[in-house]
Amino acid sequence: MYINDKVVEEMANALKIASDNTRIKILSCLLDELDSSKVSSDHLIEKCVNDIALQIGASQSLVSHQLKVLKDGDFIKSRKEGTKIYYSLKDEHVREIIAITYEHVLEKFEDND
Amino acid sequence: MYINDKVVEEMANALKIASDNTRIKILSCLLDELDSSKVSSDHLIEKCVNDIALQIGASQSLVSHQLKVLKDGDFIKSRKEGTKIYYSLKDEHVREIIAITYEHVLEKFEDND
DNA sequence: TGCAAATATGAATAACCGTTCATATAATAT
DNA sequence: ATATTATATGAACGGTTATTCATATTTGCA
Repeated sequence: MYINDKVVEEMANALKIASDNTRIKILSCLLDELDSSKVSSDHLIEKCVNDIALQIGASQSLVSHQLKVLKDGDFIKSRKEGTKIYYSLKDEHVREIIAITYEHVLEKFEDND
Repeated sequence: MYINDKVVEEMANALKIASDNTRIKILSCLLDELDSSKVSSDHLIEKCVNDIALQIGASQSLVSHQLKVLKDGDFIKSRKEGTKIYYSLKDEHVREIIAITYEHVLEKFEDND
């Protein structure tokens, strides 16, 4: 797989966005259906900022900051409804990256215990 | 997908390891067969430190430092042969993470141009 | 128009990390 | 033993970034 410098840089940026505790919690929380969750027209789970903050146990400000990072990195998208803004995963890649990383970590635990 | 704090932390660590220009170059270079490459018993491409450094255009010291990070994170493994040490990818997860991230970046480019 | 709810933003700090340089270790060959 | 090749290591510097706190913006409603 030949990859030029610009693409390597973009790949590093994308992975950097995914490599943070708070952001991983946000992403995996957007995979979990909850009482207050909506389901968008393309069958994705949607949650507003405050619900996410409550669910992962982080402040509103922190969640808002990190949602911006995730959105700029094309990991999530948003939809406005009144005063609320609903966020959901952008595409299947995000789901796959989370899933594979999860498997990787589990196997690492198995090997070392 | 319910994920506890310890697992989230390990996932973040794993992705952090993958989210660096030099380390991505090393990983993708271990996917590319080259004249000087060996192929291990389990059909993985093996390269020694100097070959990697030459191929990605980085210093020996930097490559050695980052190989250690990748090995500690279970992304690669090593095998000694004389004075040389051959490195190769640890498992399929690594290949998948690189591939999916690559696709993600390509789609992002398509959407924005 | 004023209030409340929901979200975004900016500055500031503290911790982390990639890279370089110099040097150390280890194995081999002459 | 000494030189050479291959790799590892440690310290140090510069830049980046996650989090907090305070405040701003936007929308809906009385």
